[in-house]
Amino acid sequence: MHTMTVRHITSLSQPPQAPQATDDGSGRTLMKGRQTKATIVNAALGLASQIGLEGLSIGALAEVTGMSKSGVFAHFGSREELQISVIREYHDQFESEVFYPALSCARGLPRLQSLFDNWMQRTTTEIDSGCIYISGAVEFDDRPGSVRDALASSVNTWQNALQRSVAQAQDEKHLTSKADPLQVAFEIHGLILALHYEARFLRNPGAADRARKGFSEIVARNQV
Amino acid sequence: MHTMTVRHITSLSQPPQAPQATDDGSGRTLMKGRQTKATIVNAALGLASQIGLEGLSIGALAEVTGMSKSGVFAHFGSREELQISVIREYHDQFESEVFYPALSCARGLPRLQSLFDNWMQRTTTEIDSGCIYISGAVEFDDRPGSVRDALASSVNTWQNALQRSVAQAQDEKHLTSKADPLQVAFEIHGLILALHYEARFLRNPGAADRARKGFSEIVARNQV
DNA sequence: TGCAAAATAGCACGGGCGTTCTATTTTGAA
DNA sequence: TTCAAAATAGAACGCCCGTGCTATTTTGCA
Repeated sequence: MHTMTVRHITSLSQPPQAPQATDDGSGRTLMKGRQTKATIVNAALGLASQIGLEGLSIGALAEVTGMSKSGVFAHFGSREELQISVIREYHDQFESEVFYPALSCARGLPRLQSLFDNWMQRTTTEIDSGCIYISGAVEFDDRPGSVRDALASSVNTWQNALQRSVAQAQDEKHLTSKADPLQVAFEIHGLILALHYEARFLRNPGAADRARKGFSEIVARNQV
Repeated sequence: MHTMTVRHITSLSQPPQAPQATDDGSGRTLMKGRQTKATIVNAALGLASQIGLEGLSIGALAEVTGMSKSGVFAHFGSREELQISVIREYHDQFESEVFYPALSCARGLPRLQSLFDNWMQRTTTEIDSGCIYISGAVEFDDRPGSVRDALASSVNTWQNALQRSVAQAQDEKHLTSKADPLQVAFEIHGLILALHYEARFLRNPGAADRARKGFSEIVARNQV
């Protein structure tokens, strides 16, 4: 049996159950296990991006990192916890690549445009590497549990941020107050999903341009 | 080793390697194996819709159909061939539920609207059951082979039909000739994907309405 | 009704999986 | 330098998988 501590994924979550260790930077007193775990999680993220969270296997991960199966396993205690760690890592990367950089743009349309641009940039990369927010949704849409919860929580955080940005664009009178932030965010999400589907699976050229065009149409339609 | 006959999936493909048997309807001379195979494929489609083509296992399928593993296996010769049979079955169902009924509507916008409505209808159902065009794309986007080929071929057939319908709406002067059928089809596809994602995975209410709203916006924007 | 052929079952194989248990090695404060 | 604690390795487990082999049953024309 597993007593599981639910941990929410947000930008405000603090560093977790540190076993008395400190100093993440360059100083000493950094338990070796922590950096090994980070190495494993990074490798796992790369693997999961390509073959999915469900395809992730501890054996393959051990081979990639040059460790033993049990050595890898000990850092997580279960496959589920490994998957959740991967989701957390992806969440952090997504945040620092897509969300935070956009904060330097002015509230309203400029920031919304920046959010979309950064998202496009990331998705374009993921045409080669894969995206666990997309593959994970398909793998866990019918499978309740802590992995699904972590994934959904992470995606929701991002969706809320996007919707907030649309609402701010309305406050700044960049977009009409008639617009529904949920509707706008939904349509933008669709463009990203179609880009991923048509570029990564069907290998259709020109999908990125169509996604960008779609975004500018959405903006144009909702402008004051 | 496997010598594999590539079979394309289109609406014009004729009934395949019938081993001298005839008469599909009510008459005799219908090899029993054929109907058993159909039963298995239907069960497999149900299973694959929920847990994915990759999650499909011969053991589980045997249990569901009350047969032995080898009994099931013998009908296909390999797991890949089973998956391809499932894709073929899904293709046929999709065609007869979404594509053919729309042909009774007038060329141009009415037919395009009908295609979308039927697609929405089916996707709404699939919020509960799952869609292998979507889950399959994620499972096989990085895995070359005959399953991927069958899936992509089937999806492409549908996408072409959709694009053709947009072009016809232009011919009929229902949509502006400035519009790009690829762009319109891309955006519609995005709406369906977002619906599936947000309704099935995130369980957000109101996604269907947003998809419909998005479609009418697309039409409005591209009207003469 | 007989009888080859088709359909199905039973069984075993090798392999990968997550996980557990028990050594062994490595770490790092005292 | 010592030595408990942390990190890692090694081997074994039970499980399910796809597949191949050989019976056995069922089918359906002659």
